[in-house]
Amino acid sequence: MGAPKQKWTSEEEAALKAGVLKHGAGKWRTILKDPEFSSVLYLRSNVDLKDKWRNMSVMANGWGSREKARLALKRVQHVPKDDNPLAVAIADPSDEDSGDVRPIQSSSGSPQVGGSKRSMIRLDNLIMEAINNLKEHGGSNKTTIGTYIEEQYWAPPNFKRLLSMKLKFLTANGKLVKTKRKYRIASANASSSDKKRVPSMLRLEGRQKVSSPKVDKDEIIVPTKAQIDLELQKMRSMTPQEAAAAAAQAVAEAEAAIAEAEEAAREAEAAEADAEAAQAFAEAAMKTLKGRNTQRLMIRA
DNA sequence: CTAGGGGTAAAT
DNA sequence: ATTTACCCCTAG
Repeated sequence: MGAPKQKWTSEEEAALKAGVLKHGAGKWRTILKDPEFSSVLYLRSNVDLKDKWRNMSVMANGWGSREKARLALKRVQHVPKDDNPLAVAIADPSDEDSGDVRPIQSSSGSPQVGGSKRSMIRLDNLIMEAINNLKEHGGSNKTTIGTYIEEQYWAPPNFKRLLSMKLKFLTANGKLVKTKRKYRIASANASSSDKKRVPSMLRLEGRQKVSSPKVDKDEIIVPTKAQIDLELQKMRSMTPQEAAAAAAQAVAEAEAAIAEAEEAAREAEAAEADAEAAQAFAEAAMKTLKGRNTQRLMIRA
């Protein structure tokens, strides 16, 4: 990608996004003075925030404000060998979730600025696991897969939509094969179009579609409902106001990331980046909250 | 102070 | 050649 001089860290980006969510775009000074973010953004000026937001908007949104000619003069050099009906419905104000708490799960291990990485939930993995464990002949349909995942894990409110999107995506990519409304895991090959890096859905090295399906979720880092509840209780034991603020931030950020992910359904990579930013922010928020308290809402023993 | 329009240097 | 952090300037 680009080229950093002094690249913005994910924490900073996350803080900026959160700040915009909280105070609105354009209240750079306000965001900067907010103790919530000043700890992260103290190096940046209000103009930096504005410029960064401008640059970020260029990426996320096609037409932020500054690249009128940028993409306009750019030719859409696309080579669709396969016409995939991957139309993304953006103008879709239908679904709206009601306020429900959705904490972000964080990674464990090294929670420190600049280094926090990886270990997000991979819906892909869950789908694969569901299909594997369901062991239905001819594959499983969307509802079954969805139910399986919902029962086994904690699913967000808009999970259905995400699942549909993901199934479509995986099918288009050849990772799944769809026959008669049923999905099964593609035998071997995968990638179709341009550069494709193999997604690591192989934590369980040995068996993948083999038939040794015990519910062995050793490495998978998905929180169960019980664990989520536990975390929520932890938060409640904090100062109510602080906890509320933290939760609000985390939720807002997570929802923003998910919304962006939906918009950019075809670019899973971009979506991942945003999700990562959200995660990074969640950590940062918690840290800022209690200067010292190494509070972690992480799962995993 | 903010929104923008410009522009530069640097990294990919 | 493009991206991007950062800078400068001007009009509100």
